[in-house]
Amino acid sequence: MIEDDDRIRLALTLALEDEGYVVRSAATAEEGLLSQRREPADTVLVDLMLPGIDGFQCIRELRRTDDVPVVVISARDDTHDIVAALEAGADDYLVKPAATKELTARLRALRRRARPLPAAQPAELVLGELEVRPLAGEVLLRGEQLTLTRTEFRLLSELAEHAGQVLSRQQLLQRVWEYDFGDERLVDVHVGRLRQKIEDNPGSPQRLVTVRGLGYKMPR
Amino acid sequence: MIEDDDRIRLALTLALEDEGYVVRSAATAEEGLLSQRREPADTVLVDLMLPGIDGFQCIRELRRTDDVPVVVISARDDTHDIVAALEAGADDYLVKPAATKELTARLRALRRRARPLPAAQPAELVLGELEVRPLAGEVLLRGEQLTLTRTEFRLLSELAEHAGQVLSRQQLLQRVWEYDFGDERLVDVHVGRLRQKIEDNPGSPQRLVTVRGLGYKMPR
DNA sequence: TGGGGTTTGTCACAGAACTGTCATGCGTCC
DNA sequence: GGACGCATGACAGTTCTGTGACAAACCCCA
Repeated sequence: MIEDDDRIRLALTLALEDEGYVVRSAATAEEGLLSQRREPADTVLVDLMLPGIDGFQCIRELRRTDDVPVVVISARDDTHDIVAALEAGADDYLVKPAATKELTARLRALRRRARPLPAAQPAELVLGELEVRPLAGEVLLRGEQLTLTRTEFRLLSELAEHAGQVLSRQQLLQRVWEYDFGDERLVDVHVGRLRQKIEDNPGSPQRLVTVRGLGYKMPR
Repeated sequence: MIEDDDRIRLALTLALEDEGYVVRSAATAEEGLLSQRREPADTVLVDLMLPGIDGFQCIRELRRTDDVPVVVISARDDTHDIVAALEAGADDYLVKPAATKELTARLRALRRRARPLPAAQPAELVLGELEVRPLAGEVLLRGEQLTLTRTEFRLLSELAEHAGQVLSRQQLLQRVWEYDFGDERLVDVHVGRLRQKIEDNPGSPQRLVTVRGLGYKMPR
């Protein structure tokens, strides 16, 4: 739980512990993010109005590396806030004061959907002369570090993670851009840019190949 | 959407269609369940107070066979109802009148969590010297990769998946081309092209044989 | 707060690849 | 022999891809 108001934190903690939950709490986003990185909880509750990094930012930060279910608990019931929080990556949004019963019911509902542990992302993916380190955020080609933009990096990670498997432009749009629809040309363009950086001869790609009519893949 | 109030159904439908959703609606749980069974939607909205089978029961019924995300939209904001709906298997609960923006944001959040359809696709089909890998989008003949077009690939996959079984031109048109009618010669042409690639001697096909009067098959 | 450089997404376009149709020809079956 | 089913080469229209240009959004720094 990330919540700066001591009284609310205490009250919620007690209520949840009563229900059998084990709660760990932090008063700031920084503290919470650190804690989650060190010892991942299986659900995160977060307030929106926090000192320093606010709740929205906190969620986005969390989402960059973590697929943990996130529930916002906020005093504000403004539609705009709700939408923004959900867009930032939250899974649910409750308005304070929230009934404990409702909170725990929503937590249970969410946990039903939670993906069975994201198969511990490997620290390093090696594809021939190319090494991708998702956690470190770096890519090495023949041991030399490449400078990729964030989009390129995510695209590469996604493809590398499914090496040997064709990913359609739609799948890539969804996983890399989180678009549910959109212009597939966008993928082409970024693939093109990525090739400039990871291919020895971008004209005839070896590492990131087109599977005509289906999508792209990196040969295993 | 399962909602008995005509006006609300219409209003919600319009609002959602405005956002790009395709909406199908039913006025009763029975109707809705049937519709979902016949042609599964990827998300279900359901009201709680319905004539006949009520919303709770409807959700439980749905859940027996379907993992589709379910969002309750109800006029009652009683904690007890919320908890009961979530326990019944709902994923989210909104109180009417709900802001369209919030609804769509919650739908998006939910869809992020929705499990991808259990793609019961075999990773590899082996037919003698021929290997078909649907996921990788590749076909190997004696270990060597072939370059097939998408149509050829789909045609081969379909035939390989039903190896030993004759598929009529009509069946192939339906499954590969998704045509419900059409010139059967089309199949011949593509079979011919495919043979050029997978047969050692396309003149007397061994792997993809004609069954005169019936169709084509790949011997098991 | 205001540049200046990056990164992103959109568009238009050209070349390559693919598709569906047709006409022709061959073999088979009755 | 004729009817029929099938194979195949040619071809024109369509689709798919890669790319350069460009503007909007973003980021960093003074």
